[in-house]
Amino acid sequence: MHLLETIILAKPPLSKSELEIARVLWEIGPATVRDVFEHFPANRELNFATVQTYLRRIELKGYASSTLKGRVRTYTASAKPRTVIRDAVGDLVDRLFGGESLPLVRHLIEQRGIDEKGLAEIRKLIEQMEKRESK
Amino acid sequence: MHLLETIILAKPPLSKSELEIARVLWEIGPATVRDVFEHFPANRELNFATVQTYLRRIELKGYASSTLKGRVRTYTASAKPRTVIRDAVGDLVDRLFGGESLPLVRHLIEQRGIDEKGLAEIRKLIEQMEKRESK
DNA sequence: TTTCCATACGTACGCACGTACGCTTATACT
DNA sequence: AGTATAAGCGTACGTGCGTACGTATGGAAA
Repeated sequence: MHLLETIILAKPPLSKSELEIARVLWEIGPATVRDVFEHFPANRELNFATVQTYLRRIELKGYASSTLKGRVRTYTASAKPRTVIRDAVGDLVDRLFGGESLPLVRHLIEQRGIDEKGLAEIRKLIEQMEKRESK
Repeated sequence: MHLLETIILAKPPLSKSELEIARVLWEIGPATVRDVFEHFPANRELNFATVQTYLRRIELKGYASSTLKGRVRTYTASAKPRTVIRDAVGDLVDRLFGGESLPLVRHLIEQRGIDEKGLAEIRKLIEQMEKRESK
């Protein structure tokens, strides 16, 4: 019972824009449309109704639930970020790197500015992983 | 003269499927439709004509050029992988991690299996970067 | 030279996506 | 109580995407 789950319950993937919205929803917890709308990066401006539509679709796709209290609908994420992120990143890795994640890590470290603190953190992470792996 | 370049010459981004095809094109160099078609991951099967369409669109968008020799058209990538990858990854990082690449690196290392050799390579990379940064 | 095969090229088609309007209605103010 | 404001909900609409078919035709085989 797992293949079946995959077949029957597979949620359609979130689109790029829906991912943006989902991210906000994870960050600020259960939230109304307005909450999400306001917690949105100022540069990327969207119409209120558009945000509303995205949230509706996110729920339709099974990644959130909502309740109407009086006049206001509140959305709660029902899928864990980890899972959604795994899928989205997995897709990218598959298409762009043939499924290998190492090249992506390499790209990120080399091409995108990661500051000293970041580098240190990654180094520590690596050490931990190496310890665990050789156990 | 740079903003203007961006405005006038900005290529429309490649779609996910087009990225897959572009990747093959980079890997095997100038190639005919059939070449690309055959160098395609066996699991992911596509119709020959579909690959053909993608290549046409990739060229239309400005990421490749082609020449017809006799009966056969040969495509050559005209955009560097680094650039295209930067854009695609950048988009994902923006939408899913608010522009921070560190969380993505963290995710990759923790959640996706990277073998010992990979870890070692990353560690070395980090050391290099740290040396360079503190120079 | 006729025939066959593969390829190019135009075209198609449904669905998802990005984005938003407009109408209706419940709450909040006056 | 009446009116304004804000939210929900249905609906819309152009564009791109994923996928492929069909037809014409050039080159290879017979």
